[in-house]
Amino acid sequence: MPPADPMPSPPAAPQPLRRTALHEQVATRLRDMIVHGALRPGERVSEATLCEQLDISRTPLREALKTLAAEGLVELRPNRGAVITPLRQPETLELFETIAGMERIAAEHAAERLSLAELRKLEKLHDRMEACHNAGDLKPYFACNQEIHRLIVAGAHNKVLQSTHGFLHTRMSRARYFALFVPQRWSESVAEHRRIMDALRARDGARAGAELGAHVWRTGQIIAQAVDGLDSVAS
Amino acid sequence: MPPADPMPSPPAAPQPLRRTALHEQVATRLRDMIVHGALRPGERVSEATLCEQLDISRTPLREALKTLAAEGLVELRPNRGAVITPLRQPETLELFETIAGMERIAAEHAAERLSLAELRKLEKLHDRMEACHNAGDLKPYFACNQEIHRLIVAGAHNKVLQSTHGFLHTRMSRARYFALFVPQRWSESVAEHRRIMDALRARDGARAGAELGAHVWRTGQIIAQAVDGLDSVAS
DNA sequence: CATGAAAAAATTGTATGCAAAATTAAAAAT
DNA sequence: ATTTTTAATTTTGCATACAATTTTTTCATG
Repeated sequence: MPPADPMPSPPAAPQPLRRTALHEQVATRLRDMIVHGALRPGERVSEATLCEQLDISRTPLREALKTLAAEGLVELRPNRGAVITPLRQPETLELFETIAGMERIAAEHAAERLSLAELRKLEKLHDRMEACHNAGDLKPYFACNQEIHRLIVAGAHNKVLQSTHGFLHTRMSRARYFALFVPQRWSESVAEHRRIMDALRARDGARAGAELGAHVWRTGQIIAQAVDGLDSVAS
Repeated sequence: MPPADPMPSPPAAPQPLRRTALHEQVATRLRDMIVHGALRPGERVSEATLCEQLDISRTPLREALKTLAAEGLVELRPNRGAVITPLRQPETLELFETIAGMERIAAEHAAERLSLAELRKLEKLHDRMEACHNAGDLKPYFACNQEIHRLIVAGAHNKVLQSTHGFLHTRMSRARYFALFVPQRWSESVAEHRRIMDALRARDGARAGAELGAHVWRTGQIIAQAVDGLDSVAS
């Protein structure tokens, strides 16, 4: 029995009294470490080191790694240990292209399916995002931006699409984390978001989809460019 | 050390001398059992029983279950054992809607990116598929049909899209396995495939995408209907 | 000094053990 | 007869052990 949980306690679950399995907590922790660079692209995963850091036995760690491998965050190599998935430009482009496609589909559906409450929430977030842009507050801007994307995908009211998007989103977050912030893209992005909101407001699915897809794809191209040649562990 | 591998030997890997980890073999085996109904929707996964059947220890089985859970084929319930993901109509609809969207995106890209060799291969497969339909040979018809879908997705030349599609495809295959074959849908389907091929031949991405997406969505609606009320283990 | 072979050390994959949690069965209370 | 409580059994999650594989280090040779 391991000592007190070395990881942040999970929030109270909607299903009361169900504690989160350790292997899931480990997976969550590792996801964060991968996205935010504590585990670098291409880095060899040392079970022994990680177990020591996290004060757990190898079993939940190994199980967590299987989960993360299925999500594409880790690459398993039989008998040679796992590595953190390298950040490769071609794959980053493909990732953003795929996500752009999915967000486009989501936006098309969302335009028809968003409830009034959801649409109002989006409007509020969008206004807040514009305010952050005007005030030059990047961090809250980015948080609003991400939340808008998430709400649009959720607005499609398709859980399979949402969860599939969620997997890819983790990988996208990592790429964004490693890419440099590009200031000129900021104003473009805000303008594009305006057009997306216009289309959603008008319940114009085709336009919403096209605008959102293009927006994500443009962002992706810039991120992929920034990722190219980044310092990652040789793979 | 377990005795001789109770599962079919994996094909020689493109990377020579790398043997497939047991947990991956187990995952492959379980996937097949889930898709083809040996493990039924909603069924409780008994580690002890499966380990006995497969003649393995619990560790690789547990690791394989994590992989399959990430793929949506199994639902983990802490301390209460895993269950095979139930086959629910709403979720089946969402699944097909998502796949339709992804195949639409793929077809749009494929229309532009398919090499001549790939297009020729598709034409051949399509001709063979029509022949099977005319001869009333369902099984080879279906094999051609699936291969055409796979090739179109591959023709987008985007590996992230392809592998994401692959995950969902497993779940779709399961739903199809459980659904009844619907004869009137057969001729419709062939006609739709003709239109898809026309669009691809014309390098018309928008049309190819629309036709393929609509085709998958129509199929999905019928499958979801068939899945409704199916005999699955109470969840 | 470079290369190859052998030995030692480290790591990985899987099997097994054990305590905790859940489920089932039996006994007691109503 | 039904419900509740208690006891027994089974299952699960995780820790640990062990053999196989890989990597690193050491030694021998040209």
